[in-house]
Amino acid sequence: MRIDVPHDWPQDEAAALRIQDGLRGLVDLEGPGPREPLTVAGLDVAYGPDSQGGTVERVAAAVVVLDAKTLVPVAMETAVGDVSFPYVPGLFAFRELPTLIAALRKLPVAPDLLLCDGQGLAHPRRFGLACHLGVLTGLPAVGVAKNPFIGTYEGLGEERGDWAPLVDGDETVGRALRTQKGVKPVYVSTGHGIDLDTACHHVLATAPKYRLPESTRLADRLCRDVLRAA
DNA sequence: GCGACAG
DNA sequence: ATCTTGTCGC
Repeated sequence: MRIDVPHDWPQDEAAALRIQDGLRGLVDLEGPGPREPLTVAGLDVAYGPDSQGGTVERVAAAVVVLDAKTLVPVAMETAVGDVSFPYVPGLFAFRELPTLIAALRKLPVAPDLLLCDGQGLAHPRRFGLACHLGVLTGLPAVGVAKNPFIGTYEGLGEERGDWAPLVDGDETVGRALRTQKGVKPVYVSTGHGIDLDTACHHVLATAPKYRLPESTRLADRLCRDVLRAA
């Protein structure tokens, strides 16, 4: 698929904040997004030991595309690179996006939906990784985080499918969604071009057996393997 | 001011 | 994220 990494990639926090400021208005919150996507892609990144005096980290990204109906892999690509941007809560995307996009652009066909490893709107400035990737690719994107970042919730049931709104101030920024009975929930938030209901529907559909979507699990294994071989 | 803080 | 063995449970 055709997509490029902006060549004005920030090198410091101030620049990164300006980028988020300029891009956050481009997020499509309308949706409803794809009701019956043909394909769903999972994206993840793995980090290796530092190099060059601890200034640069080795990183491998993977994207795994599944047939949305059968959850069978139909395509997958990887990319390796170096990360120089430091880990700063809220600016997380600036570390992973370049390599993730490098892997994504190798796909012959664009997926119908992107399931990202991280937050979407559940972000202090409402522009987490999933929003950022969605805006840059123009594809529907959902944030599926393993841990909450901002927002609180209460009264979450123990059954698969139970959920509770993630609230920050007076806004609902996402949902804590239980994908498996008695297992810690995942935190779902809209990334781009899809609404929360539809997003949670697809997350649940892609996670029939484990806590995380099958696409994410496969991407996780793949990028780790690639990093080891790199 | 202090602590918390996606991956 | 990553550093890391065994171990309890289905």
